[in-house]
Amino acid sequence: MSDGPVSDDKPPKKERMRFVSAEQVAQLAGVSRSAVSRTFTPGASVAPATREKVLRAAQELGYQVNDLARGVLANQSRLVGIVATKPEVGFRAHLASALAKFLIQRGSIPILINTGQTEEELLAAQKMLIGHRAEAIIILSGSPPASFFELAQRNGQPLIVIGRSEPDADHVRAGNSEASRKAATVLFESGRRRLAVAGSNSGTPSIIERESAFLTTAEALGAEVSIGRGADSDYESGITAGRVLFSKQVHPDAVFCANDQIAFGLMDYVRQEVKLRIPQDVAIIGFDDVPEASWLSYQLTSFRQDPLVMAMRAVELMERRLENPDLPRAYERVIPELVIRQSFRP
Amino acid sequence: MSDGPVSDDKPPKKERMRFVSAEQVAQLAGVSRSAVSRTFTPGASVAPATREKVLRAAQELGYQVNDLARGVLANQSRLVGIVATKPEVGFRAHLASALAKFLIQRGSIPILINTGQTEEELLAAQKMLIGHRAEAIIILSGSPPASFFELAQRNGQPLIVIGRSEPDADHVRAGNSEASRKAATVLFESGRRRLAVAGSNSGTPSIIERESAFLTTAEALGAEVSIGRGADSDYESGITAGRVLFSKQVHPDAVFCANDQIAFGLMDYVRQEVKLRIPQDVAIIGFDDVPEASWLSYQLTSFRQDPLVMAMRAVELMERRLENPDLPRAYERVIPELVIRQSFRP
DNA sequence: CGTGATGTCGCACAGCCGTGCAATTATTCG
DNA sequence: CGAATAATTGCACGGCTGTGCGACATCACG
Repeated sequence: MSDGPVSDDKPPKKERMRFVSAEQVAQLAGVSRSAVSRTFTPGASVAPATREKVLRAAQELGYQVNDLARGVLANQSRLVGIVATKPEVGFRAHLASALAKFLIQRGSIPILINTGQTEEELLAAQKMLIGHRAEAIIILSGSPPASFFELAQRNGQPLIVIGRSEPDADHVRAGNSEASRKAATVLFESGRRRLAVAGSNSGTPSIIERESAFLTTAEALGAEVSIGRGADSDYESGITAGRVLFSKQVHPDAVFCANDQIAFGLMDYVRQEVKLRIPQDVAIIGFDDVPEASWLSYQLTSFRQDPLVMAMRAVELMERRLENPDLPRAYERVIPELVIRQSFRP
Repeated sequence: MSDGPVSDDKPPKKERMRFVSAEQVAQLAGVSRSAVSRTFTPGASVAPATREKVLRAAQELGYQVNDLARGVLANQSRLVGIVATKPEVGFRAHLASALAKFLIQRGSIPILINTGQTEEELLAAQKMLIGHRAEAIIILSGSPPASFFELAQRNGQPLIVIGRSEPDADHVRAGNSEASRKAATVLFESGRRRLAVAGSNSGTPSIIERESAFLTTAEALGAEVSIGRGADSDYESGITAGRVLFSKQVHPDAVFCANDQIAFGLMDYVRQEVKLRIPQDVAIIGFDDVPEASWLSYQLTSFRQDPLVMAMRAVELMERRLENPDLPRAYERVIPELVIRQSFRP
């Protein structure tokens, strides 16, 4: 076992292709590295001539300041994590996109962590983000355990939660209860008495809030209420809910869907399988008002949540927290507005 | 800690909340910083007892290795840029999500750059990514100028383009021409003679390819072909295309849509405004096969592009290029498969 | 021409980390 | 028990950058 070429095996040193460094620019420009650094630091003192030489050399070489090293020094990475499950679907997709846009606008770098909902995955994502010294984490979904908040706290990493009330972190969310109460009220006032809500078993906090606020309000008004749930708050879930709600002899005459995706599934099921007309036989109200809600096939009356507004608020909360980490917890609540379309008119 | 001078005038230093550093862990564990470093470096030589002490201290403080600094040292940031316009919409959303997932799986950090299509915005995005020493850039949309490729090249930053044939970069794309030819052929063979294609003026390369391949094939077969275009390859665009195509006395009896979003708009317009039946009066074929294509309202026959497959191929190309930067340009072509649903059956 | 007052520049250090190297232990073995 | 071997550890350096500080050049002005 003690043999083999004693000659050095150093070639596999895996010498990564190097980026252009400030040193190289300095050399080409015939100045010190400090001059290069100062040229790219606003407010630093550099002679115009030197500055010119440096810029020319930088242009020549395609130099760009190494923000990583700059970050190590200044202790700020400009990275911000966006944590979401299924960031390609529905409202979350719009939210994630808007967040990315705003973060870029303010000079931050959005990292998209596409993760599952399990605690282990969330914790792994957090480790990654702490490892890369992300300045803040914005969470769109999933229910982090207590250790998550503790670790973020200890590393001075602001945590912003969107769409869920979270006592241990700044959060921005929609007025789910208000909207759901309003949904029950307007449906009741329009004369419907056999109300229903279509939700899911996914355990998403906002979905749960909407379900329960609608249920209690409808019952308080004296309406009959039934509930249908699918597995995952998506289109399929809407179909499943429809199957549950419309399997009995007596059909609901109005369904409040916990989000638009569910509403689309339910509408399709109701029209195509149960052969009912919307809104004559069944009125439908959705939640989120994603662009698809205005498609001709759906014309869905829905509570508008503006992803731009929510993303903006989240970024504001983040900036506030970065500015002063010791402020008390804050949260923003955005009240959804009911957008009236064909699927239900009060 | 014993601090004598209470008269410190250092407050305005804007002292960022610090992450836990290896030094602190070393101090708490009563070892040198090297020991901490070695504990977190696989294969390094550390005594089990020391290792234990370090791990305990790290746990206690919530320490996580600073990947930024590690990256500065090793010259690899693990960051990968995903550049896309409107990453919340349609196929691109699925692609971006799948990319993020695969990149995370291989230990990379996906940065989502949500940018416009203008050259300036693209170049700004590239500067950001070079500044942060991203290891690679994956481009989902937009048409970068030549300087873009040159700069990436000079900084040794692999560039992967998805959805467009790009001679200056590795790319993965769908077999747009093959699929579009097949669309024309199957429609013709089913007896339709008044063919049409719904596209857009957005200038997206894949859309253009699909339009033109369909046009030439249909003409070659001896069919009548008309073309309708909207502004932006989205749902609205489909409605606009429908208005154009169905404004004359003689209607097309089959429409090939350059993507599913356009198809949805066109189908809605055709059914609700022109009062035609699909597929009896008009057959429709889409492209992408996004989940909405299987919704009951649409049942759209479409060419399936699997975002998981395309994302996987892109990541493979990236890895290949990182492994060996000097390889010749490579590209992957994924041939879309026609998924038959109600909107057209051969 | 002398002299402050500027304005620039380079040096050296700080801020993280991994790692080669030599010094210090611990362990083995005759 | 002593020597030889192995394992571990700390030091110092390297890889990037920003910046305080002293050294130098420039300049206005008396």
